[in-house]
Amino acid sequence: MTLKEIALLANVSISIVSRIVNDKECRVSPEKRALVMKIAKENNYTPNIIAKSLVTKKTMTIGLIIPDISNIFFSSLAKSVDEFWQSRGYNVILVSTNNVAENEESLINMLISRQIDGLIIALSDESFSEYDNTKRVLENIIIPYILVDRIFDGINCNKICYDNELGGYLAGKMLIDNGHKEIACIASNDNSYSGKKRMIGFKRSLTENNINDKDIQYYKGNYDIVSGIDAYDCLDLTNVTGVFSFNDMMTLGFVKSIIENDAPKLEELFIVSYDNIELLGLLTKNIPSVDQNIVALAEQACKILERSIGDKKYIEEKIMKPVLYEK
Amino acid sequence: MTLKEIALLANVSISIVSRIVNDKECRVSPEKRALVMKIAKENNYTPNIIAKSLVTKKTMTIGLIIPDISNIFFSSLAKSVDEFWQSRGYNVILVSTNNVAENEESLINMLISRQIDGLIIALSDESFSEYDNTKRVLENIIIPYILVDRIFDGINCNKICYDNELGGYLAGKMLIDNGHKEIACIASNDNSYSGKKRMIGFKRSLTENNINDKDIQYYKGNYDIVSGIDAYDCLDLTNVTGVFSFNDMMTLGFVKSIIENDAPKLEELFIVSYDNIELLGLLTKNIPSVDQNIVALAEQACKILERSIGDKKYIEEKIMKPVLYEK
DNA sequence: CTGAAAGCGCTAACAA
DNA sequence: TTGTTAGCGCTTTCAG
Repeated sequence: MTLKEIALLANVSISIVSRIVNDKECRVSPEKRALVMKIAKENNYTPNIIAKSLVTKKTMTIGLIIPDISNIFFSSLAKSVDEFWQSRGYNVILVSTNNVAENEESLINMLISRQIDGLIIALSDESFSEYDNTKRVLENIIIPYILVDRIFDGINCNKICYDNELGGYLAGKMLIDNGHKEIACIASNDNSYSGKKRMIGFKRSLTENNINDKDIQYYKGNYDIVSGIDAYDCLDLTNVTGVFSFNDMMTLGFVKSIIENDAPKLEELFIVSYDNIELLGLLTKNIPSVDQNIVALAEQACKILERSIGDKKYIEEKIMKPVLYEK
Repeated sequence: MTLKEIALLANVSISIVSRIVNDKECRVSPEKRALVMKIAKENNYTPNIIAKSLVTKKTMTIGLIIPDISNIFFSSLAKSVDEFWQSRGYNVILVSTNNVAENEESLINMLISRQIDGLIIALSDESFSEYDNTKRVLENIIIPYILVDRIFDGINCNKICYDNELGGYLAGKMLIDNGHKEIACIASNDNSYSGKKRMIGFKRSLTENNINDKDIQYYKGNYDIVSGIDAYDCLDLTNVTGVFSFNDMMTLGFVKSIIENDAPKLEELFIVSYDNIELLGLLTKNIPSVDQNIVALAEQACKILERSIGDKKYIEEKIMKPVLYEK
């Protein structure tokens, strides 16, 4: 059912029908209004947003690109982003790159082809190792967009993220303040954007307190439970009293291994973790964890984008501060 | 940059340009082809899919409606659905109802307004308590769609789900086959679609084996960790030897409480759970769990929808069998 | 091989 | 208060 068909049935012009169904200015006689509404209702009229967009140049659609939707961090982000825009009459097209940087370009183009009004991008780790290409891709984006969580330097655009360096620093500082010098660090692999930053902050806490980095044991994991289990197998915990784990999933695996292999050791260890996810509550031991409020991140990101959509030349960079929760 | 502008620059007609950029039949001279391609490239031409859709009546877009994107079950489903369609050149618009049945109708209409080619719906629990309204809403859907995971009776449409009744039955049977008669059941609240089915299956296993339902202790939870903890507080485990928990999150909370309050009891308990999520591996104890392969569910759902899109009158109902994994 | 023209469903001046 | 008209960017006959 189209406006044209309704107009035919009601014996009025298309523009009248258009005005009525969009209830524009009341410059329409009540009778016609009633008649047209009745016919529209009866025929279950649904407007064709596609056609409308073609003329209004607004699709009321936002694109969201994330590396992996089954990652709780990104699905939480997606949830908040979705809520924000839904409340404003927009809809969100969510696409995942599955951590393949190559997909980013084609996905961005596809979204732009769909005439989305704005774009939110969480880059994959991989895209940071292809600096020039990523830069080129981002520079070609001709609509308002914002980079979230992973900030790409060398390009002037909207950006928002949590200060991972600060988080790493806070974690290290807490260990040191509690008197720990023999520290094991369950870190990330070298490709991880957030991992690199957390490492920098952590090392800064060491130098500031005259602790020799040589005395620290490092394990490189992949932010998952299995890595935590593996970390236990690889690290020599004999003299270790403090542990900094780069995320909670690895912490969960690590603690599981300790409990199974050397339960008493758990008491002796002071563990600081990152992300502060709800699952951490599963552990009997209380583990402080650096918290990044995802809801707040999403909201701020969306607000910046919203402003950018209204004012195409508006640009903002925002760095948010994580908090180390002790519970 | 539009086809028209390119045509102007290249001094050819719009239709020629259209043919070239879509590389239609090679009935175009190589020189023009090269020229047009060059101009398109230089100006970074991106086709307007919206305009194309308006004439082709195909948007290459699929809608996906789920109750909650931060629920791992649905985000996994979304991931698989997204992958399926992306590989076929489609894109997915994902929207969440946040478990509010009211949102379903407006979201469905909004997606149809956007001329999506097909729709996948996981209904919220709430919509089952508003039978008539939900039925009306579904009957009004004029495009190919499929109901996943939660099946709504009394309407003839594509449907796919796992047999929750069978899952409940398998769990109960395993407990009984292992000699357990004093059973505690950590169930769901009465609104849960899957919970009701699991309960039916579980009770069937009891009657088939002459176990009096009166002897079973029930706790009603909300499928989360907190409910599992609460279950421990509410149930009297003194004589209980077998436990059926309706999902793994509750199991995790339940086991955590046991460990903290009465660790030895854990050894005496035979626990059967549901969902078989990876996190279950965090537990030291081996806990069998009913597994529903979400990837397979998503794939089957998408295939049925794909077929429906090709053949508008095709309708299929599919029930998939869960498997009780013992590890 | 090429182009003119019609039209997808809708909005938005501009007339009447 | 109403209707006419001209497009939005694209595809697709149908003539040349």
